[in-house]
Amino acid sequence: MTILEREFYESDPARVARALLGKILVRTLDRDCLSGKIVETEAYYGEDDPASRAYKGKMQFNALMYAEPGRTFIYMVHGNWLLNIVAHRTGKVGAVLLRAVEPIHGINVMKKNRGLDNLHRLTSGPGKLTKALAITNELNGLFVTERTSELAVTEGEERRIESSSSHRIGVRRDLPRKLRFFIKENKFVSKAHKIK
DNA sequence: AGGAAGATCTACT
DNA sequence: GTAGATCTTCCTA
Repeated sequence: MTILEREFYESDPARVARALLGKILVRTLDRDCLSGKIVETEAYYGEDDPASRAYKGKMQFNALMYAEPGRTFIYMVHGNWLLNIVAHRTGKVGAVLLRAVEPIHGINVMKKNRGLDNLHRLTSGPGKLTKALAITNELNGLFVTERTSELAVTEGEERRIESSSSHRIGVRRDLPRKLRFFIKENKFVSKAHKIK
């Protein structure tokens, strides 16, 4: 499958977030290959975005948001690793949070990683998918644009994706723009119906 | 040292 | 479906 190149991520975060829907996240382990279709994302910006980790300017812990597009940016929230992909135009700041995927390959391994049998709850949340795909901060900063990478994103099957948007989930202060994107009617989108 | 943070699970009404 | 406990890191005092 065709891998997404760096140019794909060298764009406005909201655009990248929308474009990532339907693409395939591929996690390569020693023995197994796990993959899932991206069904839910959120865009984050820099110092203009009160919900962004870069809101208060560049620091060590958020430096990757300023780095090359196409790298991972992984951090922990409430005991969960969250996976972002750096995305912005040159000179800007931003990243896209991967909030949910639909399992494709390696479902049994994911179930084992999660200690859970329920398919629909396996990867339907930002912390759930990282656990299912064995993603931790060990992968922080790596390029998902490299073919040999332990984590990569490739083209999906579908040409047209029926998408919808909402405000971001769980943020204290959101922007007026709707920056959460998800595939319509998809069963693996994280449960958060009550978002305006 | 203390608390907030882009969440999740469990145990109920 | 919702409330409450709990998860771990890193910033701020």
